[in-house]
Amino acid sequence: MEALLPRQELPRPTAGELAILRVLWEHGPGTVRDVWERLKGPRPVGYTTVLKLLQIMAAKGLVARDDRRQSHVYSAARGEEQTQRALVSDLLDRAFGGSAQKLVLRALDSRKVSPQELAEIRRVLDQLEGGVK
Amino acid sequence: MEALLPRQELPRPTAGELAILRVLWEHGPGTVRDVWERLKGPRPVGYTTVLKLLQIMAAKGLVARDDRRQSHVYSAARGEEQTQRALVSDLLDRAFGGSAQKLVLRALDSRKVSPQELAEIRRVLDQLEGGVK
DNA sequence: ACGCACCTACGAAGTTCTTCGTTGACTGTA
DNA sequence: TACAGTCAACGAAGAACTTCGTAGGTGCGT
Repeated sequence: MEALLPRQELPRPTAGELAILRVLWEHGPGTVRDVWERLKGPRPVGYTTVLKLLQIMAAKGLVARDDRRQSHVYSAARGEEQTQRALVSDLLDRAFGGSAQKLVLRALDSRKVSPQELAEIRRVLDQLEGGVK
Repeated sequence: MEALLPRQELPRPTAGELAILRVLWEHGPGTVRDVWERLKGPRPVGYTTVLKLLQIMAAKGLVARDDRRQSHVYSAARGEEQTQRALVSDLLDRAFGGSAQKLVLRALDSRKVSPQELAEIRRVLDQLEGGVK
């Protein structure tokens, strides 16, 4: 008996790791302190908590570490886009039977989307239909 | 009087729970054995694993249980649509900064979407723009 | 040299998730 | 009644995740 869950080849970030990645994507590489200070959200978190997470993420390959200085500098190993695609793909398989259409429909009626954003989505649809032929 | 407190949202299903919910959504209510046999396909899992998961899900309120017979019958407490919306909403907050547009774009370029599906998405866009007006 | 501030490393506690073995109760049949 | 099959309940192991305390190192100002 193996598993109920599909096994992933590449590690996917957990919720906590994702929070850190978002900081790195938005502000670029930084030290533990940089990340920690920007993580001050609704729930404050300990400095060593962030440090530990970054160490784990480095071990997993989610972030790269430059330790030439005493204060190590961390940077996201994969871009925001690539990670988001992996997460969407994961959710597609787990909850939508692989149907991107269903997921899009759920996304569109689960949040308000501005007319500008709708127009942007239309442009993408046009590209897909036109370009792929 | 705690009755006036806002009702707590049902917990989001985990990956394993989701696999079971998908069976219940697709085939309707069933016993542990029913679910277990339908999960056997890709990756075999122990009978008591499914039982335990269903017991946990019943405790969480994710499924309802009819125990009038010896073989209890389980059914999904929330519909597929509602659950999918909650999951999409969760992913939106965790990885997309709440931007449904970004998520849609990632979904569209992470999977192949047929022209028929694209057309369906267009229809939804039309409805949204018309309704919001 | 001393002390302070800051840094990493280590480990451990607590929680959740996944998995399954074992046990005892119930059911139908010979 | 005895037996074989089926079932729910329970506990527990192990993995993964989250959190943080403590220890020890490094560098700077006095």
